[in-house]
Amino acid sequence: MEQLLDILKKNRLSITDSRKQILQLFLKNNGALAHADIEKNTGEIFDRVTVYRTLQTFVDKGIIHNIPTTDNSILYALCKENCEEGHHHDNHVHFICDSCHKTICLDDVTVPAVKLPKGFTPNQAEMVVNGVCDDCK
Amino acid sequence: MEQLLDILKKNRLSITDSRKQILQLFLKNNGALAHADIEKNTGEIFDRVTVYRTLQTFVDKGIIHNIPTTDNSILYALCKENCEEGHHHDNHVHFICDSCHKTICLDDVTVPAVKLPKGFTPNQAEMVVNGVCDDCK
DNA sequence: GTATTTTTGCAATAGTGTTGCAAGTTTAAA
DNA sequence: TTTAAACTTGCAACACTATTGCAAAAATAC
Repeated sequence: MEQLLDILKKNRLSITDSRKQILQLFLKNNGALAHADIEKNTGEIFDRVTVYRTLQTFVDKGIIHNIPTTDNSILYALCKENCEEGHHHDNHVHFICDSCHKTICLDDVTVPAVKLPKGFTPNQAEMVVNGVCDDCK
Repeated sequence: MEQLLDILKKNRLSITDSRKQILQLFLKNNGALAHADIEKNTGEIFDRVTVYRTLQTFVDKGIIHNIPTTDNSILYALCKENCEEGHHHDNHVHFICDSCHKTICLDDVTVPAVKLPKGFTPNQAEMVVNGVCDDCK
């Protein structure tokens, strides 16, 4: 709860119920959350629109980041310390379990550098690995 | 045109106008195409639904694969030779240009292996790199 | 405690993807 | 080459997802 208020204050955001609850969802849950997950957990309390706007605010502030997926959905996960407003430093690998379908941030596994063809300048790299997670093995 | 019919025949698909035209779009275009791109190029000829179904058919057959994105859209790109029905072998890196927003398949750059934490078994890995492409440098 | 700023919920709207079915096209077989 | 069977398409309707404007409500600042 301390941590929660800290994050909101550090980012100069008003303390509101929706922000507290949605942020808490992320803090409790190590994995990534889809919009649908968040709505399922808060949908009866907050309006859908509020959920959208809250998530967008968090992304803008660098509190959460989104994870690319192959189906057309967006997954959100907490950023680590060094993200700041308008600039994400999200260079860890994401793991999607084929069995339980959870997405996990592998914070300790950094995205390796790759050698690009001549003329290409990299800026940021995302990596998503599929497979079987620790819980489902 | 030869190539086009070859691909369709090899996959035991009926030769229809929509399949020919949409497949040709991919053959002409080295990069990836969003659903919207495809509809823009064929939308006045074919129904939206036909485009959806054609793309789905191509994915099922292993003719195209989809590329994960951070916004909630799907990008499609041609598979290389070794894809087959129901099973994709898509292990090259994708590059999204921050300037022209095109997505390019870097067929020669393979996704590097990463060491996962204990208990995690990898199956497939996707990698998307952002930056400036050869044309925009 | 009050004024200002920000956030929320509602309603309306726009965009995206899916399904069933009849009509049309392609394929295969006579 | 003609015909029957199989498959594909377009339309309409629907379901789901996301966005916007605005008034009411809440949070912050004074």
